Order: sequence, then structure tokens, then C-alpha cells
Amino acid sequence: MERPTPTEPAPTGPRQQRRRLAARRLSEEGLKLIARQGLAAAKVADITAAAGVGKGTFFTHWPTKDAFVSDLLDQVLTDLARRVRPLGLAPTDAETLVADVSAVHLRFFQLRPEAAALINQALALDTGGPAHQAATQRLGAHLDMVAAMIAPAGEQLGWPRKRARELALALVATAGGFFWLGGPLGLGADIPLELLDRLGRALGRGLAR
Amino acid sequence: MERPTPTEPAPTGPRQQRRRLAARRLSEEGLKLIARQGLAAAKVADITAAAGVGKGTFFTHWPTKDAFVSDLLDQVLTDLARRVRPLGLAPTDAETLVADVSAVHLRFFQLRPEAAALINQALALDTGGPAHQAATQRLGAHLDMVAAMIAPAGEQLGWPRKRARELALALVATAGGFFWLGGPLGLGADIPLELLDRLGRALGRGLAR
Amino acid sequence: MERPTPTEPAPTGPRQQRRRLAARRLSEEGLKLIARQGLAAAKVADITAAAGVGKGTFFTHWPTKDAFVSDLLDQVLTDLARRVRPLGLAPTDAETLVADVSAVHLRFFQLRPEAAALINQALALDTGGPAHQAATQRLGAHLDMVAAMIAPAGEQLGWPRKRARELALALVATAGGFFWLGGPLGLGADIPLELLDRLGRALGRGLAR
Amino acid sequence: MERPTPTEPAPTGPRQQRRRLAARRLSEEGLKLIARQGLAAAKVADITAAAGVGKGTFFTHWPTKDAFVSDLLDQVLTDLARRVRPLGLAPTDAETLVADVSAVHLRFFQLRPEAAALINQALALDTGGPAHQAATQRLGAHLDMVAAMIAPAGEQLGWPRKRARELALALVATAGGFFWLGGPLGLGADIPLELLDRLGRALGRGLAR
DNA sequence: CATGAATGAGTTTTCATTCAT
DNA sequence: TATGAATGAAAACTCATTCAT
Repeated sequence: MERPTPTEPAPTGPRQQRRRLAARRLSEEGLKLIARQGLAAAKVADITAAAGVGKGTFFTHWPTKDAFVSDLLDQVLTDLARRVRPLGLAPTDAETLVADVSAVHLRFFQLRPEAAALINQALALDTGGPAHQAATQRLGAHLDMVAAMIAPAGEQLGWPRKRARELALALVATAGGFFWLGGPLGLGADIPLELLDRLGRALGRGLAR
Repeated sequence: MERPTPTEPAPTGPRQQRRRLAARRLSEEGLKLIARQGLAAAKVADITAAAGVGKGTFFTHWPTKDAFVSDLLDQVLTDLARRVRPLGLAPTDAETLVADVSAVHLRFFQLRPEAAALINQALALDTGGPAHQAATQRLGAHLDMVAAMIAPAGEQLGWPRKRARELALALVATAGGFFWLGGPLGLGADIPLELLDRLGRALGRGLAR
Repeated sequence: MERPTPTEPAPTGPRQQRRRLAARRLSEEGLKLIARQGLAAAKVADITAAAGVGKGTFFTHWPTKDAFVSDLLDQVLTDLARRVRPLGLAPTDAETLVADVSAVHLRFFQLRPEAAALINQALALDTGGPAHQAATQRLGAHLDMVAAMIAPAGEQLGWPRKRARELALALVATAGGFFWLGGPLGLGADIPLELLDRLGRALGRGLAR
Repeated sequence: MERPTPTEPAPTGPRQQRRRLAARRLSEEGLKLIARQGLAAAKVADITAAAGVGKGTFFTHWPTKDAFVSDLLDQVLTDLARRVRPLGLAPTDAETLVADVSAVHLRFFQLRPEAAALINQALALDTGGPAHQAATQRLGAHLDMVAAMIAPAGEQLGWPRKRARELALALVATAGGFFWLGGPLGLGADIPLELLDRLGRALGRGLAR
């Protein structure tokens, strides 16, 4: 209470460190399991067991499983955004920008196929529940960011500015879908970076009849 | 068992017709519900209620819910294949072929966003279970078909023939992912066919730097 | 559906009878267990086991445990009201009416001590939840009925008409509390009816200094 | 264990004072919460938070939650006894004695409705457990005391001496039940002391037909 | 001593599936 | 064959209690 607490256990004590470590491991293992087994099949008990903590510990970090997934989605998209955003700074021509944004997404999802899996699964969160809304909004926010970045480029390529979000969606969905569907099919995981770039070109030359 | 009395009205009697009608309605409503609420949230009870039949009836048509989903996936992909296959017959140049295959997929998923939803959800079927294997194989078969169709075109576009499945995957994932992610975000559903075609071109010109 | 259903399984078929029987047994056993062990300690699993049905069956009859308790309270108070109401019809003098209402309550709770237990426990239902509200309202309705019946008599005994509910509360609480607290103490259960009547008189003469 | 070093500042040092203060606050807040939300719904965490101490501190004062409730009940009944006992000293006529005992209980529970709540809830402690036994015994002891006090008066009022405990029970249950049931119904809390006395008389004249 | 993070046994509740009618 | 009532395995989540700091 009003005790002067001279020794100050502080919020950065070793206790808090352990705690944060547990949270990180839960996130990591949870993401892995969700990607491997699907959202519904990844039980909280499995996740905690994989992270080496008790079942109850999970719920001291997140109030519900859905909240956990929302949080995971946020982490993943934040991480993704960190790699995408720099592209908006150095000015280049329209086609390069679009190709680069696409490439960054592809590479990101190749390195972290669990991220692709999560994004595609998160939409199946309890429909109508707050977590589903949160997930939808978070994904929408990412698209907004990408859209803002590529809208001018899209316009030069003949795409209406008002539909920029759909162009962004196409870029993200291509990359995410590729590695999400590819995972269980054993496709994409071993595709070399060089080919990944050429995939865009091949797809591009094909689409642009 | 089926008591084959000679006076019995053939197996195509009105009984069978009713039965087949029920199956069709179950498939339709089930697909709708899975797309709207997700695989796990779409309860068998909901599906039968929507189809206007008793809960038990469901299990006279499919042995398990997973089998139902597998069947649904098969129906959807068979339907999709029916529209894709003709493109392989009339010979055109490489770029047009790729663009056309992509366009057919996009249009199909725009008209039937539930199909896109199903394909993305089906991979989340209880991993390790036979239904998950079946779903993976079925999707793989579709990719094989598309790959066989576009492999030569891909080669002309500079894409290694051995990696044709990945090119096919990119085409399918772009289309499916676009409408699967777009659904909850309210994107794509109202995009006019003309723009849909230009989406490919814009994306293409962008990717092909 | 639109099938003429000539054989009409009817809602009064043997199936429904079994079902209603199960509900009755669940109510009975549930009431017993709640009285014996308390609301929180009476697990749904115990109740279903005692009633000889599967755990899941419980939830086909009531959506939640709280709803079950609300329903039980309603049954009990309806039963009680059936015995109290007739007293309001035959006109008697004030003191006799009050004594009779009190006596009916006492006898009712002596015969069904579980009812007394339930009434006292029901107020501990998840506070703020709808079941708690329902229980409070239901009990209030019973008091309203008793109050309406004894208000004139109370007035003759010098009790303000506006406070009739409090007089009713005193009558009900005396009887309910007596057998609720008496139960675990081993008091009251074996008190003969004749003494029960004299209890009122003794208490009465004592209180009326 | 308690390291009895001679230089230690007596067991009544400021440390002990703080400790005792915490215990008192825990008791007060615990009683409030149990009365407001019910025994099961009043979590240890809520109680400690309300008392402004850490969760672990609770268990340095009482070994279990049940022990805490037992202790609370003991405190409450001891407090009540302190006000009831004096009535047994000054000799009065039978009716006055009964009325006074009743009045003291009523006033006590009006001032401390949480006490009424606690007494009615304590019986719902895990049946079979030692805490439930303790609570039952403690309540029985209170009844014994009241019974010893009013047995002669009861006899004069025509109540068999052997049943004195039941008469005591009736007095206590009336008062306790009135404010316990009245609480959630919004009854009794604002009833003026003067009316409270008349309640006994009205009830009494009614019961004593 | 005081603390609060960790724990897991125990509860309610869900829902695919079975099966008597 | 169609039905829907019954079932119980399984899952999320709660919370009293422990114990390292």
C-alpha cells in the first residue's frame, strides 16, 4: 500500500523476466501448433505442454484462447509491417514498388509459413465474437497500410485509386494463400529465393496479356 | 437389407428423389454455413436445421462430419475443374492461357465465395485424420490438373517445368485467397468482372518488373 | 416437412413420456442434492448420476445449471402458492388468517425441507446474472401474493398497509428459515404438527408483549 | 520457527499491529463480499484485493477459505451473543423476555445484514468437510445459549422445555431469514426501529390466534 | 512476513454420433 | 428410412492453494 517499498521489486525483476519468457514460448509454440494442426485442433493444453508451463498459466497471460489468437495475429502482422514499411520510403517506379511489396510478403511467408497459416485461420474465430472482429480489423489495418503505399503505383498501372484496397488484398492473398495452401501440399517451402522472384514475373507476364 | 422385392418401385423411385434432394440441400446449406461461420462453428445441427431435415438424416448420407466436408470439397473442385478444363483444349499463346486460367478461377470464386472459404478451411480438418489426407490429396489433384495444363505456357514464360505445380498453386491461391480474405473484409464481392480482369493485368504489370 | 405424417408420432408419444420422466427425476434429485450439499457443491454430474441419465441429457432440458435452479425455485413456489391461495377465499378474522398463512408455510417447509433450503440458496445464484434476477423476482412475486392476502388483516393488527410486504416476508422467512437452519442442526424435522401450531402461538404470545 | 531472539521487539510490536489490521480488513471485506455475492462467488482474490493486501497474505492468516468462513461465523455469533446475553440477567416476565431476545436479534441483523447472510450461507459450506461441521456446531452453540435463556419463559408460554432449542431456532431464524431474504428484495433495510418492534407485535398477535 | 505468479484438479458446457422408434 | 433424444468424451476456463523471491 503506502509502504515505501525501499527494495523495489520493480516490474523488471527476474520474476517478470521469467513471466515474459513464458509468454514468448507460449506464442511461439501456439503459432506452430495452429499452423500444423489448425486453430480448433490446437488445444490450449497442447500449447502449454509444448511451452513447458502449466495449463492455468496460459490464462494468466490471455483471458481466452481467442484473445491469444488475436494477439498472435497482431504480433505477426506487426512483424510483417516492419518489413514492408521501408519500401514506402525510397521512391521507385510503380512496377518495382508493386513487385517489391509482393516479394517481401512472399519471402516473409516463406520464412514463416505459420504466419500465413494463422492469417488464413484467424478469420474462422468465433464469428460475431469480439476476437473475430478484432482479427478482421487488424487484417483490414494491414491492408490499409499496404493500400496507402501502393495506391499511386497502382494508378499508374491503370488500377482505380478507389480500389487500392483490393489491389493490396490481391498482393497479400497471393503470398499468404500460396504458403498456406502450399504447406500441407509440400509446396513452396523449399522454393529458392531466386525462383520466388521469378514466380512474380512469370505470374505477372501471364496475367498481363 | 434393401429387401429387393420384385414389386418394389425401382431405386429411382420418388423415395430416392427425395433422398437426393435432401443431400443436395444439406450440401448447399452446409457450404453456406461453413463459409459464413467457419468449419468448427458450423454445427451439424445447424446444417440439418437449415436444410429442413432431422439431425439423424445427416448421418445416413455421410458417415462423419469430416466425410461431409471432404465430399463438399470434392464437389466444389469438380465444379471448378469443369470450367477450367475447356481452356486446355483451344490452343492459344502462353500469356493468354495463364491469364484465362487465372480469370476463370477468380470469376468462379467471386460467384461462389463459399468455395474459396471451403478450400481454405478444409486444410484445417483434424490433422492426421483420414479426412485431412483426403482433402490434401483432392486439392493436390486439382493443382496437378492445372499444372499439366499450364506447364508448357509457364516454360515459355521462363518458369521451370519441374516447378509447374507451384505456378498452378500461385494462380489458385491468388484467386481463392482474394475472396476468402476479402469476404470478412467486405472486399471483392462487388468488384465488376471487367475490373476483375484488369486486376490480373495490374497485378501482372506490377509483378513483372 | 410437408409430409402428411399419417402415423403421427405426436408430442405425447412414449418418447416424450420418457423425456418428461427424466426431467422430473432430475428436478427431484437436484432438489435433494442442493438441499443436502448446497448449491455450489451439488455438481451437475452428481445430479444426472442420481437421476440415472447421462450428463449431457441435463443440458437438453435446461440451458445452464442456473436456469435449472431458477426452474426449481419456480416449481417450488408454485407448489407452495397452491396451498396458500385457498386461505384467501374463506373470510376469517385477521388473527386467524395470519396464523393460518404462517401455519401453511411451516407445514409446507416441514414436509419439504429441500424447498426451504432451495429458497435460501437461490439468492446466492451468480449475482448480476439473469438467473439471480429471475430468482429474486420469483420470490418477490410470492411475497406480493402473500402480502395482498394479509394486508387487510395486518392493518387490523396495527401494521401499516404500505409495509404489507415486510409482514409477508416475516411470515415466509420465519417458516423457511426455521427449516433451513434446522436441517443441518437436526431440528424441526420431527416436530409434530400439533406442536408446530403451538410454536406459532408460543412465538406469538412471546412477541406480543 | 518464530526465532525467539531476546532482542526481538515483543510480539506486540508494530509488525503485529499491521498484521492484525490486515486480518480485520480481510474479515470485514470478506463478510461484505459474501453477503453481496454469495459464498462461492466471493473469491479469495476479490477479498484480498478489497482489503488491499496480496493474495498470499490471506493464507498466512487462515489455512483455507473454509476456515476463514468458519472464523467469520464465530466472530459474528460472538458479537451477537454479547448483545443477547445481558437480557438473561435482569429478570422480567416471560413474554417480555421472548420479545426482547427477538428484538435484539432483529436489530442486530438489521444493522449487520451481512451477518444474516453469512449465517444462512455458512450451512452451504462443503458438506462433509470439517468446516461445515464446525459451522453447524457453532450455530448449535448459539442456539443452546438462547435456548437456555428462554426455556423457562417458553414453558410459561406453553412450550415444552425439551423443545426449547426449537423455540430458540424460531426466534433466530425469523430475524436472520427476514434480513437475508429481504436484502436482495430491497425489504427491511430501511424499516425504522420503531416499526421493527411493532413487526414482532403484529406477527405475534397474528400467530397467537 | 508479504507477495503474486504458477499450478492443475475440478466444473460446466458443447456437440458429433448412436440408436430405439 | 427418417427422426431427434440420449450420450459422454473432450474442451475451455476457474480458482483455491503453494512457494520462490
